[in-house]
Amino acid sequence: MSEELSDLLKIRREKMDEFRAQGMEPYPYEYKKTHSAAQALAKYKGLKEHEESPEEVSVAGRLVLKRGHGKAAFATIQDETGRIQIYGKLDAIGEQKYALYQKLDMGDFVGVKGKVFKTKTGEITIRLSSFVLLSKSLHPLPEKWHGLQDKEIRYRERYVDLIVNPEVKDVFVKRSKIVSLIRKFLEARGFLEVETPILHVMQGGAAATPFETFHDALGLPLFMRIAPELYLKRLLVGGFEKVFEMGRVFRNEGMSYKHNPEYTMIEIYQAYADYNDIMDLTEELVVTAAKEVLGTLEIEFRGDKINLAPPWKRITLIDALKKEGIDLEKKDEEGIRRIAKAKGIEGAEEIGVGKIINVLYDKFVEPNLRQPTFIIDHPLETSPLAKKHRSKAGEVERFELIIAGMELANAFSELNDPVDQRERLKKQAELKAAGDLEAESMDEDFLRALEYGMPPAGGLGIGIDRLVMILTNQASIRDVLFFPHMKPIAAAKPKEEEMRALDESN
RNA sequence: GCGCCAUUAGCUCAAUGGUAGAGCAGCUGACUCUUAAUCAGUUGGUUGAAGGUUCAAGUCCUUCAUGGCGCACCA
Repeated sequence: MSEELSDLLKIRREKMDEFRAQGMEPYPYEYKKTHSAAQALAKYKGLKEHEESPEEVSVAGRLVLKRGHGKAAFATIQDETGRIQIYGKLDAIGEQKYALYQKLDMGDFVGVKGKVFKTKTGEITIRLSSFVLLSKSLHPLPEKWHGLQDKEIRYRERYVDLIVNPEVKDVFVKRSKIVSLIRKFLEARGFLEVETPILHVMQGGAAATPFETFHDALGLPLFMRIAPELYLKRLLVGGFEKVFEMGRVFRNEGMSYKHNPEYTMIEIYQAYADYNDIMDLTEELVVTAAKEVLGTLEIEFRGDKINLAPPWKRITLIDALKKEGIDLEKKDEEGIRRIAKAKGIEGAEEIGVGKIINVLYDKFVEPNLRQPTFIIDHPLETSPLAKKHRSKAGEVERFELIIAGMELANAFSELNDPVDQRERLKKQAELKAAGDLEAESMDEDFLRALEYGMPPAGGLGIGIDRLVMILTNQASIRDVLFFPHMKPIAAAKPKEEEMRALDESN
């Protein structure tokens, strides 16, 4: 690493020693503050120019701007609620303290105490009577004008991104509100939040390649869950009627603007409901989230104007394909294969008809759906956990919610016929044996549970990250994850060695 | 996995194949109501890594690493 970095680091470490030598501990244990920055600003916003608050306030935060004027200096500190200006004067805090005040670096945490006044330019400001260092920062912050632009560093060192790019924090605050709101929404409707295993003995509940891990003491290979579905259904068997689980699932697949190897999904199950009921629930949930968090149903995402106002369009998968000029109605297997070939679907000879229909849909329908749309009634073959359609042969009662070309939710009338389920899983097991990494396992315990009897039920999964993307207009899933998955960098080593050398020299 | 692009000081960015620069940050000095404070001076670079072409490479070529975007796969 460069000499330069060493210099910047060295100077800050020397200052840390200097503070300590002057009797100001650089890492004290606590600080009693009376106000947040926002509270102090709100409380004293009515002050007239040069008027001063009767009492002192204590505020703590990170120093983010400095403006020195010789024997006085303005600075700006930032806490979770915002920024507030402070003003330190030589004759107010004394020569020794003022020398330390001048030595503060951008990024240092300080606790400041003093009366509040309004400057002649109208800014509410704390006039220091004293201050303490609360944490010495040893790394320089990015530039105050442009902040941190480098996407790689923003993702890898999110803590720095959060310090200097306030709009990033806003996205995550909104994410937290959306999650909280969904919980409240469901609890208000009598749903119970539950937790089921994340380490699974078997792969199931979705079509996806899992991460494998290993339990040493048991000598047991395990899978990180790809979905909580099969456990939540066991709870329906056990007598719970309305449950949901919000949590991380893991899929060992490619990464893109809408895929991260681990992501947050909510699954919701309601006994005695079918997929029509669940469609209503989904629509209401998303609309409520948008209204409460954004205050509007007109949103923009990746350049598209999207209107979330209900009711949303509901169209069958076959009709949606027809609208794109792909008419599969009354086509036999032969005819569908011919169309797939004409449309340039690769490997169409080796996959089943249901899968072909799905591929055609993924390729020609989903990317074109911008406005919220429920695509309903999927091929039975690719939906091994969904109930057969009550009136259409070869199809299941299933829907996917598409917004802005992204699948946001997936739901079905849940299959509760244990004989049918056993046959479907058997087919999955055959696919698995033939090398399909995404196929379901033959889960005997799950089948036994169904054999005890599961009430008719509707089930739903929503990708929380994607929902947050759409509601906050973030173009990439990485922008709604604090710490998106990144490859480790091998070149990090010399930096560590340098830090160690620095430690030893002290 | 494939294609395109990017990687230069702590940060943000420049540099027709011909002496690596600026702003901010840092350091020194001046300045007791500034706010992207200002003014003067100043430190800081193995140009992501390794090879190659050339009298000469930040710049051209090859390989690699990391990232971004698009495609593929997937939710």
